[in-house]
Amino acid sequence: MHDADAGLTIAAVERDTGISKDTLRVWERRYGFPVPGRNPFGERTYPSNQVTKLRVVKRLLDAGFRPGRVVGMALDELVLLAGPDAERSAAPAGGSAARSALDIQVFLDLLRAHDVEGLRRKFDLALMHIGLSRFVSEVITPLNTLIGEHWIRGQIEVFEEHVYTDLVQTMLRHSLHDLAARAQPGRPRVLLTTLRDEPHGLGLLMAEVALVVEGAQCVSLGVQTPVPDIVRACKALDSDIVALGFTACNGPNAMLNGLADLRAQLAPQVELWAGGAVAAIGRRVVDGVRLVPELGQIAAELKSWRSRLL
Amino acid sequence: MHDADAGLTIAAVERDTGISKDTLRVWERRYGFPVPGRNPFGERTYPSNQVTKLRVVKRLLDAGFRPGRVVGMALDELVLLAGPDAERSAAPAGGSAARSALDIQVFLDLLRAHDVEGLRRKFDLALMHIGLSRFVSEVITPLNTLIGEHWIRGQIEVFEEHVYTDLVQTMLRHSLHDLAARAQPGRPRVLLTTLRDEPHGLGLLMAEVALVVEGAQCVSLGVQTPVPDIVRACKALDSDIVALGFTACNGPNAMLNGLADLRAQLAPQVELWAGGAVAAIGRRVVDGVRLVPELGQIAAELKSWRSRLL
DNA sequence: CATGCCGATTTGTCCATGACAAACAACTCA
DNA sequence: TGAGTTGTTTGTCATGGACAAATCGGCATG
Repeated sequence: MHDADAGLTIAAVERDTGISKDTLRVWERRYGFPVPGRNPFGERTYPSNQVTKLRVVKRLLDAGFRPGRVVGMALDELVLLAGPDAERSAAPAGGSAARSALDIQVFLDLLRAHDVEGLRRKFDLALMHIGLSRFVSEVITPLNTLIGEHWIRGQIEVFEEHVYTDLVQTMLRHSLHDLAARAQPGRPRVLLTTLRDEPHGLGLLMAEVALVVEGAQCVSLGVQTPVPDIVRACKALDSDIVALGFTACNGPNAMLNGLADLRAQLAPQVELWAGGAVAAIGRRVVDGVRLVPELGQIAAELKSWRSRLL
Repeated sequence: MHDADAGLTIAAVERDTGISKDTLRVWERRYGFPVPGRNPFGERTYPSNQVTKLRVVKRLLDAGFRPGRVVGMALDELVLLAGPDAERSAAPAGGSAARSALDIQVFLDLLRAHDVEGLRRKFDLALMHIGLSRFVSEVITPLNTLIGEHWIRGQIEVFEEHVYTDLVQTMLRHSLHDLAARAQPGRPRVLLTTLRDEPHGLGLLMAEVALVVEGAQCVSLGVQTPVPDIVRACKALDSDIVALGFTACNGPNAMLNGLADLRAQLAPQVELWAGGAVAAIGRRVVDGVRLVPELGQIAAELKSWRSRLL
């Protein structure tokens, strides 16, 4: 009845799905999907169910599928396809998560019951119980995975995911603040941020926690810093390491281009670490970039860096 | 010597400046700027000095200038143009800021000297000294204004602004976490977020602080929540008030459309508050939306809401 | 002098189509 | 089995045109 039903413009779809306007038009031309309607003025209007499918398709693409195979499939087929963690290569993910799987489910249940206060308290309890490091690796990390899986199948509301993100951010920043107050100046000095087309900051925050507890001195620029500004910040702050966060939400191209650009403009003695969902680019070697796909590896990498320092 | 000198592709320029490919091409056609070279394959390659100018232009546009006037000007003219805080309307800003102006300047100096650790400590000291409420209203608020002014004139680096934002966010979330742990369930229940094209979350966080210290029960969705999801969240969380944050970075149109849409879809008994830089839309009356341009008004508004409750 | 209205201009975004390089898959041959 | 060659897929870029929404300028009215 409202224009909400009339559908989204192509720009809105680009924002919501991360698929560029060019690509959306070319898919329509080649694969016959999506098939947006037209508003009175000839512009594409994408119905929300097609946008939903586009989001799922995007996830599958990032997971390694090819457009020709998935764009033509029906939505439920896609969900099925995504179900058994198909195609994903060697992401063990299960390991430590399996141990506390029961607890994790409780968090998710609280979230889906919209008991924000209860979730907050449960987070607090867990943090005090097992400590910051284990909280991040055994609660937040598997929860992220779990919520990501539900998200892909559309089994979780957008706002629920927002609530979760905001809550966790507050938890982590709270701890980070406490840690910073007690920190000693030390090496390495790490600069954290994400590239311009990566708006997710949770992974970055988790990495910062992992780094700080190991005694690194961190400065975070938050998310979406343009490459030239990362370079300037690195010089101005005399950083030893630039650590970038990635998620699977962006195609590997954007990642690789940005990484190569940055590496070329950074001083050679500065290390460039890429963390998060870099599985997609793992196969292709990027010169002068250290891949750190797992939070757990950060401690070892730091040790390695320090030994190399001599 | 590297391909860095050869210039950036149009996609890279879009990333670095935030100006869309379409717009870049159309500026070239209409205003004769930028004038990129072409690589062996006919694709545009933007030299870095033109990219620099594009960034300055973008800031001036966000500040309210029109492309026709600024795109054709030389770089130094542009900087000059931004100098005397031209074009800005009647933002009084001074008020409470003037009192502690000296202290404020110290924070800015630390930031521009890239003494992140020192800045963090100074923030901590100030917070402990004057308490959370006054910290927000007498330190963060005027600092935001000050930094905003420097930002427009290009007198502050992008990464410096990023460092500032991240630091303040950590400060505020730290306090917010402490407050939440002690909070009693109470009314009103407030849902905080921003519309989809508003990515700035600092103001939202400040508002959350102001609300929580007054005893409101807040749930924040963070930034950029689509309207339908705000509606769903409001129902699911049984909120009394939906509070939206705005900044001047987006045209008033997006604001007004979004506000009207949201108001129409929200239950009538739910109040809709719009905070932040709503000066731009102040003139046009939006039915059923309460404008709260200043943080200081929040306490009074809450009081008013509670009295209306009976 | 302030205010409101109307035409002219500015400006961002959209459209259609064509083209091509880089990545990938399939196949051949030693 | 492995390495090289060929065909296909796929994202991105280019061109030129079009138009709606916003803005500006002038004009009339209170």
